Amino acid sequence: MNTLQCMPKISDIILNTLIKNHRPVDYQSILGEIVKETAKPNKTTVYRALESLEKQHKITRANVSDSKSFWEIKTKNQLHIHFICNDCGEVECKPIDNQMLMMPSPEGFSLHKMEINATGTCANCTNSKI
Amino acid sequence: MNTLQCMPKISDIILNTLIKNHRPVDYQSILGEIVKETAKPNKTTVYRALESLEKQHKITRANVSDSKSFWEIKTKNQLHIHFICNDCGEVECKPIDNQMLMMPSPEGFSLHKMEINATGTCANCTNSKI
DNA sequence: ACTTTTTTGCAATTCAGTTGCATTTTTATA
DNA sequence: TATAAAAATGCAACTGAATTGCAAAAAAGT
Repeated sequence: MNTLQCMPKISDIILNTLIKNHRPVDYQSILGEIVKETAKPNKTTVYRALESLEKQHKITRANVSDSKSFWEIKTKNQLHIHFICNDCGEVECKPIDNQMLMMPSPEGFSLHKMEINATGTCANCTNSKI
Repeated sequence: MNTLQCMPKISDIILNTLIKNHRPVDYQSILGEIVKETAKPNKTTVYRALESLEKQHKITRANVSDSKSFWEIKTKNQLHIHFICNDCGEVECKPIDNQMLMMPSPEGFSLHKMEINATGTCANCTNSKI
């Protein structure tokens, strides 16, 4: 339409954020990244962008918390563990052998996704308690 | 106090329910079991009983759903996968090799719990779509 | 230009779960 | 067994993430 550089669409900002982080990110952090680059959108808009990206199979919701959602970039065939700190809430990922996906599913169950969540206390929080 | 048989406490009913099911159970199902055996308690009471059992390390919350909590009996050293049907919401468990727990955690991370959630479509729902 | 479609915003709503506080029940003890 | 202390329960109000309905604005199509 015009030759001016376009503002990045919020979907792009979300994708870039999740790619950069390569770990589950919560709503507030995603919003923070968007605000850095463009005008603060309504939360409905953000949630709709997340919903749309999920439907395109570009991102997934991660159930790393009881109380709120996180999203992460969908990595092809790379299974990983989420290490979630109960104290500070930080989430770290570690890739694991895809053999896990070979685990037998129940008869007739067609597997779409596997998520592994490990909870505990991270190094930082352990140290700061001493 | 008296010789009449005592009503089972709701904590006991919850525990029995979770043992019987040996899979994650949601609030409504737990409440259903309680109502079968005693007067319908206030939801606060139920949630408090769940909280208390969790603090006693007898049960755990399972993050098998985005939108609500499930609870399951805490099995000692028996790692398992939750197979969650996206269509009907049913959750089925399959035990797996505890070797998984040997996976290296990030440096300094002290592991408390590991949960594995597989989502997809169960046999029943696949068949009923045909 | 103007119609149609898509995107956005806003306010109200939903729903699971929690909190504060008053009341009842249970337990301990004098 | 009377009374005080502690624990369990109920109720209503609240919280906070996420969703919905609808109107307004922006973008795309013809």
